[in-house]
Amino acid sequence: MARPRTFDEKQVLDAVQEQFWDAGYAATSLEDLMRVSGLGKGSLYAAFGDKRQLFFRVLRSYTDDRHGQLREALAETPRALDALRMLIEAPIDDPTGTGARRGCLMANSTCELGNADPEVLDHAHRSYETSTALIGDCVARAQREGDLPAAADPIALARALLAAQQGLVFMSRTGLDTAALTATARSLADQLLPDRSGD
Amino acid sequence: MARPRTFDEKQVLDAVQEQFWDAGYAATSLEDLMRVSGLGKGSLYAAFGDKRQLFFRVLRSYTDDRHGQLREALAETPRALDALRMLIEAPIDDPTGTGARRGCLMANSTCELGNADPEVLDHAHRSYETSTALIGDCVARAQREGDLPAAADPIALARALLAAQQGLVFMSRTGLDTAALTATARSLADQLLPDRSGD
DNA sequence: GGAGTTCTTGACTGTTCGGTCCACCATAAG
DNA sequence: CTTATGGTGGACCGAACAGTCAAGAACTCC
Repeated sequence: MARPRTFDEKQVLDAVQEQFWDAGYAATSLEDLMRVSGLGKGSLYAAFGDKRQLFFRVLRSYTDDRHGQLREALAETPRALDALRMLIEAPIDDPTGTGARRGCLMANSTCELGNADPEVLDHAHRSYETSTALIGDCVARAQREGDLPAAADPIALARALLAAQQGLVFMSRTGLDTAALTATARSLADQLLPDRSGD
Repeated sequence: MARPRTFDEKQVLDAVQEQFWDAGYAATSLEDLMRVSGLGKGSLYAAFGDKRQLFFRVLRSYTDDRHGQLREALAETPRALDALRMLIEAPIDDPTGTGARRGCLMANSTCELGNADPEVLDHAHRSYETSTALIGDCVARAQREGDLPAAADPIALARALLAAQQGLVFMSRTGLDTAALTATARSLADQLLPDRSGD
């Protein structure tokens, strides 16, 4: 019927996400977006709307992906407590530290735009509530499995774990060396979650 | 000898800091800076250099102030453990949550500019190392006072506390309600620091 | 009061920004 | 082949940007 698109939407969104992630929203110009996507201005606008709409689309797909990964990781791990430890100790598995060094796109966006843009704040809030619920479910499972004291409130512990994880990612952003980061992650995991070394 | 300045440098820096804190670096225009400071462009440039220099000046004074406050709080509290709890539970004393809602200027700046500007990252790194050292001293004092196990590494615990505190401030930024924030802070403090209720 | 010095103000500049628009192109259906 | 449909890419626009500069104002010293 008509001329087909010459680009793959997902590839473009991925490239744009990398750009926003590296440079932030304000520091990313339309020229940057054209460069990383290989598209002209007209195509970008026709396909994704203006810069802000494109940004939100990327942000939504990012949080959806992360929640999916989190859901999967929490569900697949045989013992729930291990999944929770993994959540905190994730930086340990990344010896170069490059993964966490640029932080979390959602967190970066919240810091950059949160005060000025209520919609970003709202999205962040809902995103973290979703994460809290996912982690809370996992905490409840760990309680059923006898690895965590049954008396504790799963949501409260989930929030504490999420705060600790965000704090760690942030420390990594500032350039904390991998050894110190690993030690800090272990320290937090040991204190927030019971030791399993005796098992 | 010459015409005296009609503005107070400290007042101007305070106003400019508020602006950068609220809107971030990129979203603050020179016009904004002129408005909040009451100065013309020429005066701003003559007194503080360009936008970037002014920003760094504000950032440095912010971290200096914060380190001073931290040093004071940690030194003045009779029992070191109480100072450490205060560090984590600070959001509880701010019932409206407005204080933490806009986060920490240093953290916001790191998130916004960290990937693109090594100088910001470097400043953030040094700033958090200073905080870690201050908190570490306080942990050591708490150990001498018998409130914390002497075996633990003070710096490791200091980093864990700092990460937890940054995580809490960040959760507050996303709009977490005060009750949940308070509960999370209590939960973290209880797990990272021993309970003193039996004293 | 005059000279010298610093501060203040706002007009000005060149650049870059996000966004629009349109002429052209590639495809599929008839 | 013709025509309709949607995609493409770059020229173009007004606005906003950071930064410069010169003319005048306020002050001290002589």
